[in-house]
Amino acid sequence: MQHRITVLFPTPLGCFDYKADNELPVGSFVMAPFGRKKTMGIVWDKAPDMSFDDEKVKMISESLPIDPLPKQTVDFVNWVAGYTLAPVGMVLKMALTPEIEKESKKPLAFALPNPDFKTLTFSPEQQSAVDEIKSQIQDGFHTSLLDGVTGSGKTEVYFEAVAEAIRQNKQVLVLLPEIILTTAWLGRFENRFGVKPALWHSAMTPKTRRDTYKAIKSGEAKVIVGARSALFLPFTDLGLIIVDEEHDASFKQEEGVLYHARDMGIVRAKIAGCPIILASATPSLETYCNAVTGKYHHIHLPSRFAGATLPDIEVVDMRQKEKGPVKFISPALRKAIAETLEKGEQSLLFINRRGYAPLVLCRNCGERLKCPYCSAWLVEHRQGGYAQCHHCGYTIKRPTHCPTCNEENSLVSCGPGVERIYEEVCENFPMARSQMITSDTLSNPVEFDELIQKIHAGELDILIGTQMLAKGHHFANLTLVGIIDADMGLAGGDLRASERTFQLLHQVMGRAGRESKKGRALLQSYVPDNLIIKALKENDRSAFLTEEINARQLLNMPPFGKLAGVIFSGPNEMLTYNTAKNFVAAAPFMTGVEVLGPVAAPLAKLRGKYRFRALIKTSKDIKLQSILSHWMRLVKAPNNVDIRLDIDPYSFF
DNA sequence: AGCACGCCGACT
DNA sequence: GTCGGCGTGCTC
Repeated sequence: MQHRITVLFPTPLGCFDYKADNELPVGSFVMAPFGRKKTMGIVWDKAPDMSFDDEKVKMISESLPIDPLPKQTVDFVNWVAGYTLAPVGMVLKMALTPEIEKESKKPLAFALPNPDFKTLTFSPEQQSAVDEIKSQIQDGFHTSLLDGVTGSGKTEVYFEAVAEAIRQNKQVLVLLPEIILTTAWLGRFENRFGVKPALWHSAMTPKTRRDTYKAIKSGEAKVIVGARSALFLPFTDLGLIIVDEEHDASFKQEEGVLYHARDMGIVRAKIAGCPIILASATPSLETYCNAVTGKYHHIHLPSRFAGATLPDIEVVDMRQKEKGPVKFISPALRKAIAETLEKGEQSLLFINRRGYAPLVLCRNCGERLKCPYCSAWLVEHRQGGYAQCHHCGYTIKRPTHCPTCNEENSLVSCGPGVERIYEEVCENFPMARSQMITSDTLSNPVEFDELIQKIHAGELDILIGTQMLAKGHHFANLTLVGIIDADMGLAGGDLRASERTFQLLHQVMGRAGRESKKGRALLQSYVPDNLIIKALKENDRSAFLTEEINARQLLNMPPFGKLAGVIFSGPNEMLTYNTAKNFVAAAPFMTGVEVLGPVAAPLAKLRGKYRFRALIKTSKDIKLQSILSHWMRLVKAPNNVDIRLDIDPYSFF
């Protein structure tokens, strides 16, 4: 007896029907003739299309001897596709791993973490958070915000929830921003549980990837720590999800399927019927609102671990200019660095900009070095002797003559980058041991770990770095943090600019002062009266959050309304713009639906493609996805114009 | 998304 | 004369 089955391939094409000798359960791995090739696909839970000519329905080639995808994974893939409006097959692709059919000769073994390997001692505040978290593990699905400042022992507190889940023989998923997935975090895990957890990230070897995937599907791997993509792994018995640094923007995938790992994590927990803990010192506005309204449990961890205090924060008003050549380090910061050096302690200067200068212009003709493929300036990298577009990677040798007017030595570097700050530090403190820390100088994790060890060992005095050092690292002897340009992130002015700036700078300043040593932080700003700068200075998170919530509420912006971005891109500017205009013209007239745009995107040209944006804003009760998918069907785009939907956008470039 | 077919330009 | 550019069309 022949059966009709529906198969989904990891392509953007939807389901295809096949015939099979046996009934195959949903989630089964099969090989089937697809086009001119045999392709691996998954039996999907969609009714066969009976209108499709039975003659044309082919027989599957074989059923693969692989454990099927768990039902929960299938449900999750369907849900994410429906929410993000991405093709189901593309979401399925994220839940698979290449070469799954291959067998490893000697598969990796995954040791069981021991929940009682080491008992940690907690302060009374921490203990009550631990008790609260542990009691909730029993309660099935719900979301908690574990809210505590840097150094309050958040990680150790949520480890107790992890231990509890392990005792119940359940699987645990810990999501971390890619950058925190370091030996430091893993060391803390091993210290608590005696073994390393299973890891999932982009830099794994194919064999490790395959073995880990299988161990998760078989249930052998109990604790999986990974970046956002780990969310789509085929857990069989998920008992807990942790999202650490839940506010971190890197949880939003900005390529391919556009999803937010924190939000989808909540859905994954709901499907598993298990709790999820969001941890942060600077919760996102969405999470904070949900905690305040009682939708989430709100667990506070008030004080810093072992009685350490927050740094003293000073704002340096940069509007008062110094005489002489341009300097980016103010006298006040220079003095603070000198004092820190004298005490034999370490300083960190933070500037969130790679390279030497963000802009190179010609003094003679006024032209600037720009990218031929993007509407962006080339960033000067003096160390490497090149200028580069940070959007597409286009690189040229740093010219000695102006490429436009051919004048010699007329090019001047404008604005600071990390290299330029490093140069200034070396000029001012030639005897200090200074080191620059950016992704351009440190490519591999081993080098990075070595550097971290050097800092711990006290072999460096002044660190000049980008985001790399902002997160996840604590140095006992680092007592001064200098923010070179506190206003930088505010410039974009998009929906989340102030939120991001607050979170990032708060986190960076948290690097100063640990345990017994009091820290200092200096914020250099041209807008010292700005609300965010003030809130940072006063360490008043709630002032900032309240203001931001009011602003969002007034404009009906998330989380008070829904938002979706529509990005049109193509090589032909006029055609792309017209497509965008036609799309917006076809907008449904409905109360509660507002369409903004189209306008040229802030990055109007990227990799040779012109870009336009529209924004759809609806009230909370409206089904944004169903409106958008109907709308998309009304508009036929020329095939050289790409239309992308971004539900809950985080970036607006 | 892949992959193949197909029709025009510049190379051994 | 061929290699190869990417436009177009198809996958149960």
